[in-house]
Amino acid sequence: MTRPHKPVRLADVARRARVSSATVSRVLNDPLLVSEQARSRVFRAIEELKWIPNGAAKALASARSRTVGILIPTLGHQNFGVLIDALQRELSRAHLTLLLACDEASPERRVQQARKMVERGIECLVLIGESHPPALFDLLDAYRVPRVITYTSGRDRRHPCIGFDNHAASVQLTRHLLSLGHRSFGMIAHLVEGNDRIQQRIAGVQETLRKEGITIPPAHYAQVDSRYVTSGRDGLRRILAARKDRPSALICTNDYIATGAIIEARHLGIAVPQDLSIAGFDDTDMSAHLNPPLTTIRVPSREMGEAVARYIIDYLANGKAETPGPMEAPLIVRESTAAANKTTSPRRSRGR
Amino acid sequence: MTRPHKPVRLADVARRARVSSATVSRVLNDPLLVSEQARSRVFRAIEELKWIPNGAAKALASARSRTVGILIPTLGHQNFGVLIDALQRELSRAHLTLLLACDEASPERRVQQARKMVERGIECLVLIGESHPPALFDLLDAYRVPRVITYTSGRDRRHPCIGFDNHAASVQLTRHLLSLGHRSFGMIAHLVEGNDRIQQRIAGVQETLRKEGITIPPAHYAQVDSRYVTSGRDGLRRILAARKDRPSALICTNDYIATGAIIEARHLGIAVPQDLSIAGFDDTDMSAHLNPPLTTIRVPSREMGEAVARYIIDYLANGKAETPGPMEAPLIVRESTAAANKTTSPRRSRGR
DNA sequence: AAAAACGATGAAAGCGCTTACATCCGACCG
DNA sequence: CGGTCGGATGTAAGCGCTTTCATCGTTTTT
Repeated sequence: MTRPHKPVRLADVARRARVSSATVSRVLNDPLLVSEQARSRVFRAIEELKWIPNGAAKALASARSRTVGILIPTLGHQNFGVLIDALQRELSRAHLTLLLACDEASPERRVQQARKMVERGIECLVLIGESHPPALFDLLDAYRVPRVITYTSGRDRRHPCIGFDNHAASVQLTRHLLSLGHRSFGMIAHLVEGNDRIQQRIAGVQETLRKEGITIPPAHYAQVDSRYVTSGRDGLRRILAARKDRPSALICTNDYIATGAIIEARHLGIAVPQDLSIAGFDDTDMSAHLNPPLTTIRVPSREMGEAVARYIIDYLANGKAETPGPMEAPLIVRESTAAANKTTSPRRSRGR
Repeated sequence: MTRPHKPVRLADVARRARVSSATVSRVLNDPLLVSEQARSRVFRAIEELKWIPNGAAKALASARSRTVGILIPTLGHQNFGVLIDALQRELSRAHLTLLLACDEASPERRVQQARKMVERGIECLVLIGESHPPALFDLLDAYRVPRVITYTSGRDRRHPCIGFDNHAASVQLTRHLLSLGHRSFGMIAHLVEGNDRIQQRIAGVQETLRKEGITIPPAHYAQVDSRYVTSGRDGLRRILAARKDRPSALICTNDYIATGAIIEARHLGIAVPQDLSIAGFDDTDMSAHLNPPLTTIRVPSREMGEAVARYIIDYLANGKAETPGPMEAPLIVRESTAAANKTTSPRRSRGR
């Protein structure tokens, strides 16, 4: 394992191939400029010397880092994992590498991490959702860093967005429940601070209900940490403890929560969906296998990751690109939702 | 929005602060070398000019990229997500950024991605498991890139490993089942090609059983894709279809699979754990909430991520570092495993 | 056959930092 | 007081590439 301490440089390759360093560079960046002969000599030299170009030098000289950054709240949510997985795979086909940072939803950290990325010369920054500190966008503007926002189809049209309409999906889900005859709703939701996607989901539910003259009573609305199944269980327990009556339908802002709610309901002897319809949002791998299988919205994580990658590649190549339209986030009706049970309707309470 | 096209450079800061560029550089890299006065003038100038240093130039001049790479099979597994989340958070505290690549378990892609990372000048590469193509390690050797392997405590001692002993954990799990009186075992396992961690888990089971004179009949051994709950369901169905008799205990190589097995068992009217004990490996968030709650091994993903980060930071600072010993991966006994049921035991039924 | 155009190549000037090395100045010593 | 030391700073030479521009031999055009 004793190898040359000095790494091989482009100049070494040039010497070996009996060409100038300019030619070697051309072979790499625009091979057709170089004659067949010279090219193959260069390739051979690279091969023999096992040369790996120095990315920093490359980036400095060309002012292109071939690096893309992504800033996500956490990698704990499987959906983000799937999105990033797809994103990275596609980007790597275009020789772009991915710089990753998690910001635990703290605005300061987010700006700070973004600054680090700008320092690394990212050519584009991927952001989850469109609600970010102004300082973040100022930074990107000042350094002319293109950005793309995902996981939402975008309310204000200030940034390119590639995602689905959280609000519309939520409306659809709510209508489904309304059409089943539900009039009394409960909700277990994320903490929403700085989370525009969840705010939209919640707004979608509330606005749709309001049109029918329905509001969710505060006691039937629980805010929880969204990361754990436990949160859903706690949420349901709190809702049930708060009032004598019980909603006939429960909407959860993601599937972890909904899963917890289903599990807790079973635990408490509440029949789902007969006594309580439960709906989620995400369609995790687990959701179809719950008992009963969960009615939910399918979030197209992989598709978003791939579309974002395509957009970036296109943008970097042409200086502009079109975002695809909003993506589908279809309602998946399974067995956790059913027609409202007249006998459990609001007013009269029964033992639990 | 209209900002200077030319980005600010260090020289601009120097001019503004009325010092040489060397001094500005010192302020950033070793502030104590610079007088109080000059230092504060420089800081002010940076502030006013909103200068962000150029990472490529920095890397080129200093031969330090302050970048760490990680190569993982997929981000679809939540455990990897948690590990990376923790790793990135810790690294960022030491001003190290994370380059991420997924290799979909393909050896060629893995080497290719690693080469890309070497090109970017990573100062350390994090790898999952110790079984990788020799070309990968050759590359790292040739370019003197330190590496750290995680998710295993390491069989051969050729590389620094930070993780837990998959084999030992597996042995412990198997002993638990043996101590409950089980003599007839089934297994639903990952496809193992190139996956040393899973190979060790499987070996741990088989060796422990062999000592008791037990082998798992081929018909009671199912290989499945490890990513989906569905895989576990399919696996169990295959095992049940294969022979007249049925194992009394079923070991799954991860919790997704085990979850599927539990769900399928319930579906088929097989009582868990009375008729069939089921055990998993990972302890996902869901596992404790299954019906029945899953007996499993708790994999310390977050701890591994943090420990890896600490090791790297230490190593880069001092040119050497000690790996912590193997980490705990405790057996979590829940209700999916219980004493073997005499009446369902294979050959003949007898008292214990 | 001369002019123009072209394709292939090399020379060399950066890209924006870091870091010897040199310099300067005041403090401290005998 | 001259000499020495050490802290603070500046000068300038790179780091390993890309890219402009110039050059040169060859082909095409008129």
